[in-house]
Amino acid sequence: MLKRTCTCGDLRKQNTGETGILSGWVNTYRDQGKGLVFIDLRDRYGLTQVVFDAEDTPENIMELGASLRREDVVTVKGEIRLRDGKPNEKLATGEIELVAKEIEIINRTAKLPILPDDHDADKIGEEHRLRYRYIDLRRPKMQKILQIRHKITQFTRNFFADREFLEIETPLLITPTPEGARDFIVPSRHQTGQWYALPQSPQIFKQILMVAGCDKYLQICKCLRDEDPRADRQAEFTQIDLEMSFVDQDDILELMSTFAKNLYKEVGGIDLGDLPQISWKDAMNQYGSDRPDIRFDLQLKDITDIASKTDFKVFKEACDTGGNVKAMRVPGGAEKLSRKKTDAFAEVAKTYGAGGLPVVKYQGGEFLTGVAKFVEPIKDELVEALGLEDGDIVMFGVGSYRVSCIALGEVRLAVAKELALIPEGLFRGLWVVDFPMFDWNEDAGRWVSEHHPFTAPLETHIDILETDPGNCLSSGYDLVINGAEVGGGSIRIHNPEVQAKVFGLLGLSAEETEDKFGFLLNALRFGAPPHGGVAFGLDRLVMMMIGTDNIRDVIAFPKTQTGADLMCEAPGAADPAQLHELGIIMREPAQTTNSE
RNA sequence: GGGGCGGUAGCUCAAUUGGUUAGAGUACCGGCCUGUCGAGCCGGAUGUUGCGGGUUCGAGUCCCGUCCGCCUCGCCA
Repeated sequence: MLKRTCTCGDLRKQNTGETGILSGWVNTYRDQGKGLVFIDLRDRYGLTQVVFDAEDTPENIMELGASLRREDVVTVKGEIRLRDGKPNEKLATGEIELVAKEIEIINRTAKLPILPDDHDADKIGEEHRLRYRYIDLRRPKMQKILQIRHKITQFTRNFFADREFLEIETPLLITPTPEGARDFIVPSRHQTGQWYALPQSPQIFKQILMVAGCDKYLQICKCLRDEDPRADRQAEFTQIDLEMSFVDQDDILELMSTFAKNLYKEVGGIDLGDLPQISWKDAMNQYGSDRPDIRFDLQLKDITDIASKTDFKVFKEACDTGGNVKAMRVPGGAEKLSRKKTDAFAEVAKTYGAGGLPVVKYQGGEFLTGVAKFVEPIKDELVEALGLEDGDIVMFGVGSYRVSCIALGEVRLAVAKELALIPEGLFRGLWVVDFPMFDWNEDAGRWVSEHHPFTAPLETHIDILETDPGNCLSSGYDLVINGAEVGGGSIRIHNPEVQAKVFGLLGLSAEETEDKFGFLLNALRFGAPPHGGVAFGLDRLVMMMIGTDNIRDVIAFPKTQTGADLMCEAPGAADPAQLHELGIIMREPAQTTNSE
């Protein structure tokens, strides 16, 4: 077999006269007639024009050259020369061409289901791209994404290795635990009827590595959560996971801020600027979100006190039931936002649990349209509180505390999009800190962790952990960039008694706690150092750097909404003998799903 | 579990109120063409309209069910 001497991205004018051997895929062919055929040969590194020219190419090679079609795989040996025609300025190799002297046709392609051409591949249905991922990934655009992803992991390893972090692998087959996302479970063959779980994250293991004296741990690891996917979420995803001993929250935020800023700068050429801190409470109050997008200025204000003075039924009901009324002033919105548009925003609010979206316009010193007559009595106070100016529109978020914030917060994002308030190419991030320890879950009738059960309460809040869990704040923190959570972590509980108390508050009995988390509590009893850490979502980082909203774009072999891998057709049926060996009996006969 | 959108040639799409033999571009096949580069020109082949049922003289089009894909609420400690 002919061995290539360079890649399709290498050759330049100064290589003229040399002999070169190139291997790759036929990107396109341009057959000019019997005596002249052009091939653009593609590999990961670029495109090089190969010419079959009757004056310089042997006759049998001419014939083979003319038979080439898109995506055939070939190796061509020839002479590098300047192009006879005009150079192609679109190509790095555009000044030269390889005159074919020898060719080895390694593989011809079957009829192609998709073409790996950036020009029109973006229009191809994603289903086809996923089914024939090996062709889709040949596209320069997809190769670039794989490369950026590699650069990020490479940067990460270097950054933390330089700072004494050890890369340590943790197991994939672990024990199922209550709390958190739904586990993927794996049957045990040796212990029939027992199950492994795939890790939602290496959380407990990395804490135990701290107890084991590893001091600084890093892993770029797969996490698996059997929950429904979204455009930016996949059951199987990758985290940059780390943990440190003898540190406090400031140490971690400082280190990770440096990491994030350097990463964006070096890999993406992006200036993140400063990463300020905001409390969870302020984030909710001002932005209606625990992951505020601060690239634009619209802010929410709590006007519950003022709203309670009206007779407006919607406001009154919220106020009387301990809920809240939030208001958002949209400068100039009176003209720009038609009834049709505000109705669309109302749908957004409803999606997030609000009953609707009361609006009022402020024009010529008067409240107009919408709920104008209801808020007329509090006009002066509203104008004052919101700093209303002529031509503004005000929108109200009404409901329980979280609903009033989140519904209006989502409207805030929709308004920003509608009015194009988000500057192109701008990156702004911040740390959200001081999360609540718990959130009361109505359905379950118990507290659930806002972060996870291993998150330590703020030192100053340890006193109220049990007496007032609803107001107890944790040492959890999230890094939010452009309104997306890119990472989060916390200082962990390193005291077994505190950890047991938290499990108790979460409604776990002492028995259950011992059964499910005994090994962690045990580890904490044997000299656990104070420790904390963070996990960054690798997929999200890549998404931001390349500017996509679709997580499947940044994963080589992603899954669909129903967790299928269309290429290898996972999940699939198991052999009955396998199931027997595992002691598994199907309740119903397996259904044939892929019945196209 | 709920809501929404979609599925027609290998691919991207079209097809009037239900009405003749379901079309176009591209890829593919054949022919022409010696400087192209999204090559060009001429010709050709290509369909279980996702699948199943129903209504109708007649269904790509209407109805029911189902499968697949996408977006989303719940969910994602």
